[in-house]
Amino acid sequence: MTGQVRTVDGRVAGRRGQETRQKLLDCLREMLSTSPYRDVKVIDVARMAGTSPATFYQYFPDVEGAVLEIAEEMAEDSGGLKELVDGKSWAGKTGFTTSEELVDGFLAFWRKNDAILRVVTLGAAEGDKRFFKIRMKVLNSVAGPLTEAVKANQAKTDKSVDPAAVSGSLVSLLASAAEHSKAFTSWGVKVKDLKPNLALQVYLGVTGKKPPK
Amino acid sequence: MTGQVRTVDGRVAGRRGQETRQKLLDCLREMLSTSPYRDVKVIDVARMAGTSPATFYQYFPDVEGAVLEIAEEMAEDSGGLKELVDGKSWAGKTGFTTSEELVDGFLAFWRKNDAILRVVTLGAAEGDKRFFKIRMKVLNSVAGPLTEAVKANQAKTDKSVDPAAVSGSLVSLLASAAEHSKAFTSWGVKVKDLKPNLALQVYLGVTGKKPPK
DNA sequence: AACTTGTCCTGTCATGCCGTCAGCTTACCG
DNA sequence: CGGTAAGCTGACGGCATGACAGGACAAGTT
Repeated sequence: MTGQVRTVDGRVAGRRGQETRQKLLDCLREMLSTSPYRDVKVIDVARMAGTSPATFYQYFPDVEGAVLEIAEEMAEDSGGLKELVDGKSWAGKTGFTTSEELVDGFLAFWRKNDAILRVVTLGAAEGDKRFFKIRMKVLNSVAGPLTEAVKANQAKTDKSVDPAAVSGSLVSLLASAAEHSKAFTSWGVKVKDLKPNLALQVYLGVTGKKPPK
Repeated sequence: MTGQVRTVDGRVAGRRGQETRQKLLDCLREMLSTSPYRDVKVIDVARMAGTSPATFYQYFPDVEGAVLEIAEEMAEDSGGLKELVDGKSWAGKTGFTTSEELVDGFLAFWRKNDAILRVVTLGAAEGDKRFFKIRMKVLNSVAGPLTEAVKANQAKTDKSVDPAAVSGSLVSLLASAAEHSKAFTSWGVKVKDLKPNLALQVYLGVTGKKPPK
């Protein structure tokens, strides 16, 4: 699917080359999760990978370019989030379990890709189309199926609210909560209580009803 | 209230000095809204302010330090958001108007401080306590009074949900929507429709009821 | 084993930003 | 008018960036 891996100057990378390239990406990932984005320097990444800055520039145009690479990889990975909603039931107690599992899975994914998602979020907010697209791909893997679920459950009641808006709000909320869970802690909401609360919101949003006890 | 403005090396700044300082801050603000945060350089800010880099370092330890200054100024300003909730009624049609005005005011504030809030959000997500504190101050100016509102309106019905969690979720949602309104557009939610939808969510969250038509 | 070929890495260099300092200019005051 | 403190900048060592050419290396060929 992806074409051959190429260096900046157009050569095709061989086995050894791909290894160093990957090592650089791994080190950059590590770097991103330990230093502020603004302070991540090419020379540090190169040093950590046991190579020279020049090598880095052979494979990536700059730090941002390499970050995009990592982000795209992660976006591919986010496809798995679809299964948290697709074909799930929203009726009664089962429905609330669906909601709980969705919240759980989403938060886990975000936590796992914490550092890179921070940068993607920043880039998207700054208006960079490439980062925006990647962010949408991640969010859509949940928002897409979720919109369908809202539509299906809403037909029975009223049509006053836009399913896309509801689903979008819920996903935004989840993303925000994942990125800033500390904020909730400072509001006196314990990490333990955060998940049930979010699950409740999601259930309410999708079904329009209060959950069964 | 704030002590005398001082230079990095401890001198007190006079009238002229404060002017340059302010000009530097203004230029930095401008810079932040036109360039990616990662690419904002001291030398560019200085050039734009018609001064030299050395002058910048006389008043701020580094770019981050100056950004914090701007952010704190904005946080002070956010106190006005309290009035969007404090002493407002949540009953009936008036309640929905309250909700609409809150959404409107919050989005306006965020849009106005767009660029600086992006950086604050990033800093908070990266675990920087100074940025986190500032972000909480802004969010709390709404979340605080809102929690009270939720408490007051919930006493009449059930106590199953934590008011702080509800209010926190709503504020998080608003912040997320403000920062990434483009995402909603790409979900097919027009900017015009976004506000009413958010207002609906807020009203629902606070009162637990559907709004009167 | 010597040779060939194409991939891979790095030494080096020019450029530009960072952050600091000494020292010059300006403003204020007695 | 001289003293004092504020205000600004030129200049400098240090480091990151980004480009290039040439050497190291692996793998196959003779």
